[in-house]
Amino acid sequence: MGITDELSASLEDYLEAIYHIIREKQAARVKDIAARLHVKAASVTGAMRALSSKGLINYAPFEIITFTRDGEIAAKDVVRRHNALKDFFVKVLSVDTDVADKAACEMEHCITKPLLERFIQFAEFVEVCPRAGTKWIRGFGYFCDHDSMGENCETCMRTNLAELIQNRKDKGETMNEKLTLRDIKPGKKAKVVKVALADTASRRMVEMGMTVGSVIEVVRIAPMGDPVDIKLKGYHLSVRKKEAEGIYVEEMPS
Amino acid sequence: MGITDELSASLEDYLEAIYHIIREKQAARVKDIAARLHVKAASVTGAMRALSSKGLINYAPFEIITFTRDGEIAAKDVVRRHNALKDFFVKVLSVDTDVADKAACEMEHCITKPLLERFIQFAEFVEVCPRAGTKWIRGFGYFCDHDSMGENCETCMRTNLAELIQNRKDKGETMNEKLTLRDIKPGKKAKVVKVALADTASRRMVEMGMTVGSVIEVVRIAPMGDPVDIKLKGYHLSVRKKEAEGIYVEEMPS
DNA sequence: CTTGACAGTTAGTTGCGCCTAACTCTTTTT
DNA sequence: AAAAAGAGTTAGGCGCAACTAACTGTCAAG
Repeated sequence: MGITDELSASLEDYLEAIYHIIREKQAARVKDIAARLHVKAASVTGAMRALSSKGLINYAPFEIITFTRDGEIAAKDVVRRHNALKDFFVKVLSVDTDVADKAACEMEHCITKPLLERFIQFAEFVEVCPRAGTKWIRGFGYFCDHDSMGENCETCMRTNLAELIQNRKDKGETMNEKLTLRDIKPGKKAKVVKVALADTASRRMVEMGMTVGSVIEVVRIAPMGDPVDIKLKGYHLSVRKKEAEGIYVEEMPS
Repeated sequence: MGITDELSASLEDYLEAIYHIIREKQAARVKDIAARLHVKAASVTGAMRALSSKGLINYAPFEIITFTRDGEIAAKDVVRRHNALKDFFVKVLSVDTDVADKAACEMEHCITKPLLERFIQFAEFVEVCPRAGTKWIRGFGYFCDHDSMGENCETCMRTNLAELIQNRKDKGETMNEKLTLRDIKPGKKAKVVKVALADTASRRMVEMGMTVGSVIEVVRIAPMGDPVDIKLKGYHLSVRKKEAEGIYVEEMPS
């Protein structure tokens, strides 16, 4: 047994529940854990045996439940994930606290370490960057609700974004079926609708003339789908499969 | 059977796999599905029976697999979730395409509808808001990596953020154990470290004098932990449990 | 000190989603 | 047209995580 032996989502939930119960009351009792997780006591006993056999809690039948050193570390890690996600949802996405909490509860189990760090960093960045900050986030509120505007960005929002918001609503339904460059068969033409690529790749594409609205023709797709050969404004280009998946298009009659 | 009968994560994966295979080849075959999901053929047969009995695919032993109307709708919904998350990770969080794709694969199953919409809206907002946009996101890249800077925010970042970044690193380890106002026992004092609340609630708190660095004393906690009575700069305040959980503090000697 | 009342445990069941092994159906090769 | 190859199925098993039902431990009141 290494550092932490890959816990199941369920066992993580137990760990988290125990952590909070110990914070609030003195000791963790089976009954409380069962109540918190909406589970029957018998299920808790089973979980306790599992956690105990992994060396995360001190447990013997009818006795009190405490963390081992490893267990406390594991529990804190789960709680950290939970809080980081919740904070992100509340502060950046302006979601209601309760909704954020429930969502974090579900998502804390399936987020990878690198991505979690990104979420945390992004929340901090928004807080700290002079170009973003609270007022900017308030602009996002307006973008979503059309009625919770603060002092500053207001006029900009009203004039510049109103039509974009309308636009977005109009094609709301059409967006369900998104085609990417990967879905286009050789010989067919397509118009670029949106480019969803990371910054560097995105810039490269723009330099090659791959802008929204431009028309491209798929020439050939290599055996494994990688790369895709296309023609764009008269030039031949090779696009990686990875990148082709981030280029949303709209099929055109050839 | 209503509109969609609550699919398991596993069945959603099968639906998604079938969708992509049908896009790429003409027909979906058990072998291809098995290969794509890293699963044995026997497992696929089982899943096909389940999907068929839910009325999502047309399936009979040894015959070809196609979507029913309902099935195609359900599959497109899963794909939409996947792509929305992936786009968000790539465009907003500047994560590598492959990492984003894998993460989306896991998270697509446990995200709620309202939150998903927020993710989509936020990505669009960043794209569309004049104060955010690509250059700003590039600033986030710098915040994370310290070396992928574009033209514009550069000087600001270097001068204003350098120390903040350093600061963040310094206390990186301490942040593991985050205390919130909820963890403070009556009679104890605490210093506010961070306020993670939605915009409106956050403003209200600031108006009451709850700023980072201010010292508060917990007077009483009501039976169910709600509300928490505190003393702040001489005034008495009642704080909701929900809000108390978003106020990060650091315990102080009383 | 005995007796409830309640907390906690054990035993056995269920459903899900995967597996292996062995069988059957389909397609291709000779 | 028969045999070999390969695709797909069935049967049976396993681990997980929940459940019910029935049993056992603990503790406080009479």
